[in-house]
Amino acid sequence: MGRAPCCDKANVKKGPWSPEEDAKLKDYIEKHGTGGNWIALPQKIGIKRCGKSCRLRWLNYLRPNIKHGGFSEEEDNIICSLYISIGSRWSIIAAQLPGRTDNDIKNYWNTRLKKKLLGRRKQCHDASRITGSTTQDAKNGSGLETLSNSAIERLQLHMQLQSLENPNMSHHSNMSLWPCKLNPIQEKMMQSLQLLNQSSNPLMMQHHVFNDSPQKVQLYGPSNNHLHQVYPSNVLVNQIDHSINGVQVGSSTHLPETNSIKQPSMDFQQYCLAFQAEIDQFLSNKGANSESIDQAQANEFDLFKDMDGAKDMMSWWSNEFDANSASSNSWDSNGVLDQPQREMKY
DNA sequence: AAACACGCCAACCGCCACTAG
DNA sequence: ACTAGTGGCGGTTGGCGTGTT
Repeated sequence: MGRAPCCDKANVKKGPWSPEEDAKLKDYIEKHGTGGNWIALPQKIGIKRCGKSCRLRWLNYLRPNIKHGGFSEEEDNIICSLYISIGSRWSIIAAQLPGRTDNDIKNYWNTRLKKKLLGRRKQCHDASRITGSTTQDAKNGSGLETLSNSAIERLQLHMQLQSLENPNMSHHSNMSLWPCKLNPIQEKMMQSLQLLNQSSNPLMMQHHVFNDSPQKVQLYGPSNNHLHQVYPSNVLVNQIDHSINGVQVGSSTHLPETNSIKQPSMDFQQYCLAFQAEIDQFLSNKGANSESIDQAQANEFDLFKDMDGAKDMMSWWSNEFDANSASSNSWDSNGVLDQPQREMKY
């Protein structure tokens, strides 16, 4: 027996909201609040909508101070940096961008930013076709699905940036795969990652806790709801801006006084390990079914021609974490402000 | 002008975590 | 400890507008 539906599906309206419905919902919530029960709300207001639908409409559209469209370059940078760090945790990313909703950011990423940043995958593919390395059109195959899209994208982005940053890591810096000039966002991401890596903490930002900051935003670590730090909203931007301007900054010297520097919680290691496990699984499937994997599809993902490189990178990523962990007592979650915690989902 | 392809985005769906009883 | 109800989240879908052929 499945769980009971939250509302009578047959008796609720679906589809776009009418201005009247919007007005009713907005009016009611502004006067009375949600009453702590979205499910009961539509009945009170007298609209035939599912409570969840009301909640979504309010949060994504009717709520005051919502911004739509017109993402700034700063916002792009923040979204990209956080996506690389934590993946598609849109609500967490949205929390860093006042006035933005997770839905908006998700749409923006899926429709624009992703293409902007990963578009070169197609370019590389096209290039390989020109050189004759691809002989068949891609078919829908099984192997690559093993690695989640999010993982692929993050890995791609990270490898892309990492290889440019550190050419010595030759095994995962097949520069021939990066034939193109970086676009401005990619350059900025690249630079901001350099800055982040200078703080000996790959991908993750250093954790500062500020006192008396008039405007604070919350930054989360990789674990879903772990609140790791409180930043003044300008700091993240400053970090990126400084790096963009080529200013060699150590985060602890050029950023405002901190009273503590914290490292990510151990969940980051779990996160890396899970990511690595995904790659391992992918590799083992690839090995087991190597003949069944379409070569053209593999070429579609040129970045994974050297999957051992990807694996090595994950080892490096995890080891880096371990090294930090060993040298610091602050990897635990002592500094993590308590938040209701959920299991990480991958 | 019509047909088609593509991009965008609001809204829906299903799952999971939390909580009160 | 268990269960039902609810909130919250991320993935996906479908409709609409715009561009291209």
